[in-house]
Parts: sequence; C-alpha cells; structure tokens
Amino acid sequence: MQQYKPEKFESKWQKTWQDKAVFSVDALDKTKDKYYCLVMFPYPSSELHVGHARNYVIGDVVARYKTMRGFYVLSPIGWDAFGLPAENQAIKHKIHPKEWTLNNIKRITAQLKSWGIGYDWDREVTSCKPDYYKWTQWIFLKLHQKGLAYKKMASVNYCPSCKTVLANEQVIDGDCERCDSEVEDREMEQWFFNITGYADRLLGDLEELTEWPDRVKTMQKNWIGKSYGVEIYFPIIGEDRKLSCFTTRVDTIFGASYVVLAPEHQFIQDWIDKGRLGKDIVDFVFRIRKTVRKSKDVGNMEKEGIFTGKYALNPMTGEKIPVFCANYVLMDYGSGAVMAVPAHDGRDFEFAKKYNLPIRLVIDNPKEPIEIEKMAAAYEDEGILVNSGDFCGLSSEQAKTKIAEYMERNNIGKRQVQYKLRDWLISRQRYWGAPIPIIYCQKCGTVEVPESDLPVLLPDNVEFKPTGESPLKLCPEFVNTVCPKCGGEAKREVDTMDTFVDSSWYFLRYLTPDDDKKAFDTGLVNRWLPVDQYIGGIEHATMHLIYARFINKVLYDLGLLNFKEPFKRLFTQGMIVKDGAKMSKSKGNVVAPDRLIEKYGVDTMRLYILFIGPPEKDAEWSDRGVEGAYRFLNRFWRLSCSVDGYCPGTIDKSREKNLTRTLNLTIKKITEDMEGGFKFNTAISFIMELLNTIQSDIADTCISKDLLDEIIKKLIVLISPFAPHIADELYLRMGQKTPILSAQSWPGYSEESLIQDEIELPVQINGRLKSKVKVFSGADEQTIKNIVLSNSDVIDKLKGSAVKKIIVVQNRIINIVV
RNA sequence: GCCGGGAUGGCGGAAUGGCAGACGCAUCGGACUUAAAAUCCGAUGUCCUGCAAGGGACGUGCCGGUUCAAGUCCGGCUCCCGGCACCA
Repeated sequence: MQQYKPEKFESKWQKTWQDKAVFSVDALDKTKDKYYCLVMFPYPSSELHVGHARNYVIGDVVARYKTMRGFYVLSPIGWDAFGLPAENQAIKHKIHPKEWTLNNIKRITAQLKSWGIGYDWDREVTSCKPDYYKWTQWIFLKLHQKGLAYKKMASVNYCPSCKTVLANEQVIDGDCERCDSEVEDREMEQWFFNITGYADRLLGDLEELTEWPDRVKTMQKNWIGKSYGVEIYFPIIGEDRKLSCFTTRVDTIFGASYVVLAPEHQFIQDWIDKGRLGKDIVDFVFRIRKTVRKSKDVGNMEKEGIFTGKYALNPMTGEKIPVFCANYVLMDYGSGAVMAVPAHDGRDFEFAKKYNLPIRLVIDNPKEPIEIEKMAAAYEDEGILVNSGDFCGLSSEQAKTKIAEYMERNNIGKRQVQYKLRDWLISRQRYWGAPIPIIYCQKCGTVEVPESDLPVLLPDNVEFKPTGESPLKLCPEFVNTVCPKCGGEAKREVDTMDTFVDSSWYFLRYLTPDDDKKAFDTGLVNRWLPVDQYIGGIEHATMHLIYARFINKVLYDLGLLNFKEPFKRLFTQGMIVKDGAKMSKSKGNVVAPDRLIEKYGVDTMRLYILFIGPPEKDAEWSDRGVEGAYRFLNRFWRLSCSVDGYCPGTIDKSREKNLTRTLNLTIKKITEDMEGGFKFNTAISFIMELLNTIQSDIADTCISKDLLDEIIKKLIVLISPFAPHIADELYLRMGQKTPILSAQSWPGYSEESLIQDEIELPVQINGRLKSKVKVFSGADEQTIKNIVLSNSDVIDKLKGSAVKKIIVVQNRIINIVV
C-alpha cells in the first residue's frame, strides 16, 4: 500500500485545475446559474500568514462547493495595493513603493497558488496600476459632477518635527511614532464625499440585507446613528444672535444650566476676532484646538473647560446661564455646541462636579425617587419630569413631544433628525494613492481633469523627504499643467485618494478587468451582481462595507447599475490568534503557512484551519492540532487505498444498514453545515466520525466491497472542498477519470434511509438523567408514558415516589416530575 | 468612554430551551515490534464512595431570575477581543 505523500501530487493537481480552467469563467456564458463568490482583496504586505489563509481557504471552499452544486462560479482575486505601509518602506528602506508592492504581489500570488485556492487569474486587478486607478479617478469625477465631492476645512494630525501629516496609527498617545514629538491638530482644506446625503438610504436598505450577520447590521446602524431630537436656540445675552444646540433629550431642557462650545466654534472665533475674550480664555482655546481630540478619546480624557464670560438664556426657564468652552465638545457632531444638563448626562455631570456648577434634577426615577444630594452619577434613563414648569408629571416620552411642539410654536427650537455619520474625508497628503483628478486654474478656478485625459498618472520620480506637504507637491512635472478650459497655467491637486475609494468598487471591475473604454460593463455587472457571497474580516463591518454600499448607490443613481446593494450575503470570519494575541511581526507570533505546507502538505493546513473552530469566531492556533489533521488525512488515504484489496467475510446486514444510514445522515448534516452558517469545523468532524465507523466495519470484514467502494467515493467528494488535492488524487486512483470539480456533483441523500425502527430516549426524574428506554419510533405520547412507567429500571429509580407529571418531548427526552 | 462580539475539561472546540463535553489535541494503559517511530484498541470533567460491578454530589466567567428542564432565555456585573472615521 502506498503512503500518503502530498508533495508527490499537490502541485500536479494545481496545474491540472489551471490547465483544465476549472476556475475560469466566461462572463457571457448563461447556460448555468451564476454564483459570484468574493473574498476581500488583500493588502499586499510582505507575506500572508495563517490568518489570511483562513479568509481565502473559506472562499475556496465556498467556490468549490457551489461549483459542485451546479453553479457557474466566479471567484476572482486582486490587490488593494495603494496605502501607507508601502510609503513607510520607501522612507525606511529606500525602496520605491511601487517596487515593494509589486514584489509582494508576486510572492503572495505564488503563496495563494500553492494553497490550491482556485481563482480566475485572468481577472486579477491591482488598484495601484494606472489601468485600474484611471477608473477610480473616473468615479471621483462622477461624484464631483453630481455635487457629491466637495472641499472643506478639516483637521489632520501634524507632526511639527517631521513636518508631515500622520495617520492615526502613527500617533502613539498623542506623540509622533517616529520622533516622539507632540502631534498637533492642523486645519487644511480637503476633499469630502457627501455620504451623509445617503445616510437614510444606507440605513433603510439594511432591511434588505437579510443574509448579512445581525451584528454587522447593528454596527452599521449605530455607526450611521440616526437620532431624532430638537435644535434649541439659546439667545446670547448682549448679542443679536442665538446659539443652536442639538439634543435628543429635550425633556431635560429645564435642567440645562450652562452651555458648552467646542473651541473651534464660530462664536468663539468671532469673540476672539473682536477681542472680547480675555487672554487666559484665548490661550485655552488655542491650546485645546492644537491638541488632537478623537471621538474615542473624549470618554477617557480629563474634561477641561473655561468660562467665556458670556451668558445665554435658557429659552424655557428664562434663566441666565454661563457659556463655557470645553475640550469634550467636538465640532464633528451636531453644531459643535451642547446644552449641559449635569443631572442627566454623564459627561456634564463630571464637568459640573469639577467646576462646581449647579446640578438640577429634572427627571425622576419612577421606581426609586432620586435624592439630588446623594447622586453619585448622572441619571441618564428616562423618567418623570420634575422642576419643569407646566411639563411636570409627564413621562420623558410625552414631554419630548410636548416640549418640542411648544418650542416650535414659540420659535425656540425645531425638531431635527441628526446622524452620527460624517462625510467621508477622502484627501490624503500622501504619495502612494490615486491622484485626485482636479486642476486649479487662476482664471477658471477648480476644474475637472477631462475624462479623456485620465488617468492622471502618479509620477515615479518623487522625493520622500518629509516636508509637510504631499510628496507630489515637490514634483514640478506633476504639479504644473495647463487648464483644460482656458489653456492657461494651472496647478494639479496634489492630494491622493483614501484607499477605501479604491476598494469601494473593485468587485465591479472583475467582470471586465482589461476594458480600457469604461470602468465596468453595466450589462455584465447587472447580470453577475450583487455578489452572492462576500467573505472578509469583521474589522471591516463599518467603514469598508459602508463605503462600498455608498458608491454602489451613487452608481445606481447614475443608472450605471440596476442593484441597490452590492453584497447579497456576507460572511465575516474571526481572527486566528497565537498566544492570545493577534498575529503581527512586531509580536513575533506569526505562523507562516508555508513552513507547515513543507512538512505536511497544503491539504493538512487547509483542513486544520477549517477544523480549528467556527469560522466566524476567533481561534487560537496550536501547532499540535495540525498533527491531528495530518493524521486524519493519512488515515483517509490508507482506508481509500485499502478498498482494492478488501475481502469481505460474513456480511452483517444490520451493520450494512446502519452504515448506509450513517452515510446518508453524514451527507445531510454536512450539506446543512455548508448551506447554513459555514460550519466547516463540524462538517469535517462528521467525516471523521464516518471514517471511524468504516474503519471498524472494515476490520470486522462485515460489509460488502460494493458498499465500501460507494461510501469511500462519496466521502472523497464530501472532503474535496476542504482538501481538494488528496480528493482528486484518490478519486483518480479509484478509477475516476475527471477531476471532481469538472465532473462530480455534490452527493444527495435519501430521507427514507434515515428512518430508524427503534430509538433510545433519555429519562429524567426531576430534571436529572436517571435512565434510558427504547421505544418504537413514531410511538405516541401515551404509549411512551406507558413504556416508561412500566420499565423496571425506571420503577426502581422512582423508589415509589408519587408521579406528578410526565413531560414527553417527541424524539428527545422524557422528564418525570415527582 | 461609545458601538459590536466572546467566555464551556489540561488545550481547540460540540450541543433546534431537552443526555454538557461530539470531533480533534494532549495524557495514561494495552497490542504490534528485538527496540523505537508509525499504526491499531481502550481510558480520560472534578470530587466523594465502593474490593468490584456500580452509586452519589458538583460542574459551561460571576450574582440573581423564568422554566418540568438553562451553556442556551431575562436582569445585573467581571474580564478579554474587534471597531471608533488617516492601518487596511
């Protein structure tokens, strides 16, 4: 008998699949139902680890399984090839980002091929190549033409010492990761996409995504953060204008004892301009403005504020209330000004305690009246209004409507819908990205690069010295151009686009990756999309998956697509961790798949990755566990090879029947696991169980050779999506001429063979397992009760106690209550 | 801080509200072997009890609740992970 030697045949099969083009798709072919299986395209960093492998192996299993179910499966791959790490490499190691990226792509391509992942390689797209980013730029123009791309001031992290804009990742505790200088907040004019204009549709259409995980939909819903509230106008004393504050808790307005402005607020700037603020206040404002404040820091940071000397009027109480400026109010959300109700908001409470501001209870807890003196934290729940004039006694819910109506009648406020979602800042002061196709002309102003002039090529020859400007600005050949309108001297936009723009439409490009006339073919895209199955990491739950949905909707509005949502079904896999932490080079806990493949072969790696746990959950890597997968494949190999020389003894009909039943049950369970939640770990365990059963049947030589042959062949097909190399090799050895994917369909099962004559039911007494009884399957409740109560073991265990009640759960359990 | 998720033997994990620990790893014992490796067979949650067959109690992060029955449902916590808008 031959030993299992994967190295002898794995690359042979990879070549066969390639030669027979089993993963190639003719997009025009309509003879079969289409299935678009998409994995999130990788960022080509140095090498892929087993965490990446999980993503692509899952995609491959789905693609192979769906092919076997008779679908015409499109499974493409590409590279999200622009981005920060390439530029870091350029600065550190003096290698050009393009060279570094393309080298990585080469290496990763070889890796993916050696893993037996089946892609249609003719459809490869690379976002950093001009034939791709030409169309990213085209998409920018489409948004610009629709008025969805615009410029406004926004802040960036700026390192004064390195003279460069930093990514959030490069800021460690407020300091630059390279030189440890304190990072400053700087305002500059930048490009935005008006995604907030689509907020309602992005929210509403989540309803249609019935095959998305709930957790992802919940996260997106919260990210969009639609809230209903009131914009309240607070008159400023001594001025002719009012301050707008948005609140979702208008029921607490009688407790608003001061208002707080963000340091960037226009009123603050006006007062500074007019010299109305004291030096200490101005210093405070500038200090806070300079510090980097992110939404994630607001909760943790020490609240700091200063009284501006100005007062406003609470429009409901008529009370004169102080105006503060504080670090915990951000310009990003709402109007950059909030009314403070210390008794009912945690941040306001903390701030009021620190600065000894009055805390007034206006909402009482109906279950447990609040004593203001004993309050240790804000009461943020809803309740019953107190100290609230005519509105006392109302519930928060009633009061929200009544007060809003009153405010609207009296012009004190207006009901408003507010979103947490902010417009998408796409400008990057970086080199390694798609240039924004805009030209600035002294005469004509902001002018689009005409479509016929695309792509705006990224020059190769640039300096990476940090200078405080985008490297492109230092490249005169790039910057200096002529105005497409008037032909006069003009300068190019030097910012590049966020890489999330590249990844918001790549799945459209896979249908026509080489088309130099258009970004995508509407007809083909409408036929093949929405993507039937999208697979990627949970970390993309909000940003990438919202951006891609947004761009899809814009293209839909332009009549270029006939579907509103790009991804019909979504699967988010968990991380593989090692020693309790995410794999990373810096931690030195990266498990390289290639080392395992050398030792055990690809199928072992694939099988173990799939067996490690439920694919949507994080899993801990164990080198020991790999051995188990390898042993199993060895056993599978030996057993399959043993069919030839198998000599049955006395055939045991009931063992045969049982084995046939087990086979059908296994097919059923595996099929359900494949169709349902991608439960590959349990699917594989069912194959292991069946193999264990066969092994003892073979040892006892009690089944016929034909049955054995049939079962082994079916098992080979069942395991083929997970371990395709060994499957095809064994299939060939068992006399089958064509590879499984091109010939074999997924096995079916017969419900009839699953029926059992007799079943064993557990018997509990007072919820504790005490005995078991055998009953004929299909026995009715009364019959089962009779059988149970006359069973000698049960009678014994009851010890004469009076039976109060018997619960019979069909085919499950019996519980006797005594 | 906010949003989302998770916690089950020595380990990875399994379990439509219905026999907790399938399957695999590890460990121990046995068979085969001159021996080892490989392979095959068996045992393996914890504690108590029994010479033994066996019997009993406890047990799914913590506290409480619903139910004939809770890992699963509800309320309240703890810790860990992902995201928080310039990592991708």
